[in-house]
Amino acid sequence: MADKLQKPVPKPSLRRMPVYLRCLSQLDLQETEWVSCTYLAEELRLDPTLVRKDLSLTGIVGKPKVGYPVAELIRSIEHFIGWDIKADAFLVGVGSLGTALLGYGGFQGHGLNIILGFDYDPAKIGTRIHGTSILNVEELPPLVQQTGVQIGIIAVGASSAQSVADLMVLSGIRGIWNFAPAHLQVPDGVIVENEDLSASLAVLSRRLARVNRQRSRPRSRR
Amino acid sequence: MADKLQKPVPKPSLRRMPVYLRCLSQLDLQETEWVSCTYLAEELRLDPTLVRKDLSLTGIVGKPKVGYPVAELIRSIEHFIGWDIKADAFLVGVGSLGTALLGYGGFQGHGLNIILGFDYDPAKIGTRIHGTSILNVEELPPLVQQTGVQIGIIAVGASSAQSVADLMVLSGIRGIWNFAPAHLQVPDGVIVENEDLSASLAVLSRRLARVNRQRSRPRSRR
DNA sequence: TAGATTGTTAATCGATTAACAATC
DNA sequence: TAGATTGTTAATCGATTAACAATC
Repeated sequence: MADKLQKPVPKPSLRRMPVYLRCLSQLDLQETEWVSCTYLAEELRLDPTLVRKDLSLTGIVGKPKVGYPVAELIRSIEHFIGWDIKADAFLVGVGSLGTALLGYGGFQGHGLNIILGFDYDPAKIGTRIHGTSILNVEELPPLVQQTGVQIGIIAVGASSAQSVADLMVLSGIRGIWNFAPAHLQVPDGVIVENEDLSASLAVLSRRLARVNRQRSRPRSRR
Repeated sequence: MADKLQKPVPKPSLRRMPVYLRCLSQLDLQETEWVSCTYLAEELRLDPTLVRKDLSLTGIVGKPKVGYPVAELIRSIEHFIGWDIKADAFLVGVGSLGTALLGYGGFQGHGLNIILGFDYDPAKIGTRIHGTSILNVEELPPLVQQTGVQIGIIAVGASSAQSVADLMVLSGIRGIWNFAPAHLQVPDGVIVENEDLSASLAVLSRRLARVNRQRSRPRSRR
């Protein structure tokens, strides 16, 4: 009974959640108390029904004619994503991208706390970058075991990404956020999220190229 | 007849293309000449039929029992995405992320060439970062018009993202690659690709949180 | 009350997977 | 030849959109 069959959450819905959050926190700043999904849908150019369905996934219940209470909705979404519980993470690779990630303050508000950085480069080991200590990658396994950290962020080059992933998995890391342009092989049970810049670039390039081809051959105008 | 009805390419297929390319370029380095989609599918944990369909989108024709010629397949995919034609881009915002993007050499191979950076910060204006000159954002509009650059990359904070987007659109930019955590409003005809870190983080957080909840309540084991 | 909005069920749309003939 | 693999059509699956009753 308590174990109600939880059907899997659509991934697209999950990816929209932070988008709603951003919009909502703006409203919250303006001290708006109620929001309708009609408003959110218009603001974000989405279908109102889609928004309603997404929001209902988080368990919130709205009031007909009024909408949803902004503050409660924010909490509801954050809980749904898991951002109300802070998770610690280790980051491997403090080149330009890794450094940028350490410098980006926004993760704190998203339940993520990068507590240590790691690298192979002796010049970087022992330093602090944006306030975070950088250690030798060799020290990662025991530290994962001691701290119970579950999230590993890979910001190394493509060539060493797999070996870093292997090390993380062996150490007990359960979720990997991969910024390296490489497809990682990991055992079942380990979660990988790829942040694949080239995928987005491909979509942009293709769409732009198509528009340009169309323009240079201005036969039928739409 | 030449104007064959081009049905829209599925976005997921497009996003997989760079993944295929990475795998293929490894084979190419090893001087492997032929590849089957069975192989690609196994390597990338995809359905073989899906791979076959994706590849056929690019127009390549394979040989039964043999597969596809690696080198030709690479060219075919690159042409399909539009990466065989180099496109110039302007980047606005050279904070830690923008700097990282300027330092990342990988875009060259993906048809993207960041030729200038822009910022508001007088301390940065006039300098060079990773070999790229940084100018005042005010100089962007005339330069877009002079150069005909079509792609703008937004790497500023959330609060100024919309105004940068407005400026780009007004200047004639046709495609925006948005790294700011903000939803941009742009007119029809302008293409926006969001590189939304928090979306991926949400997926990872949620899946990890679910695994953990399950573990702390080890009733039915799968 | 009237009307805007929620919540839910049904219909549509798009992407993936299955089935199978063609072929080297 | 036999068998692996391509290419394509049909079936399934999942996500979005449409329709509509319930409600404040």
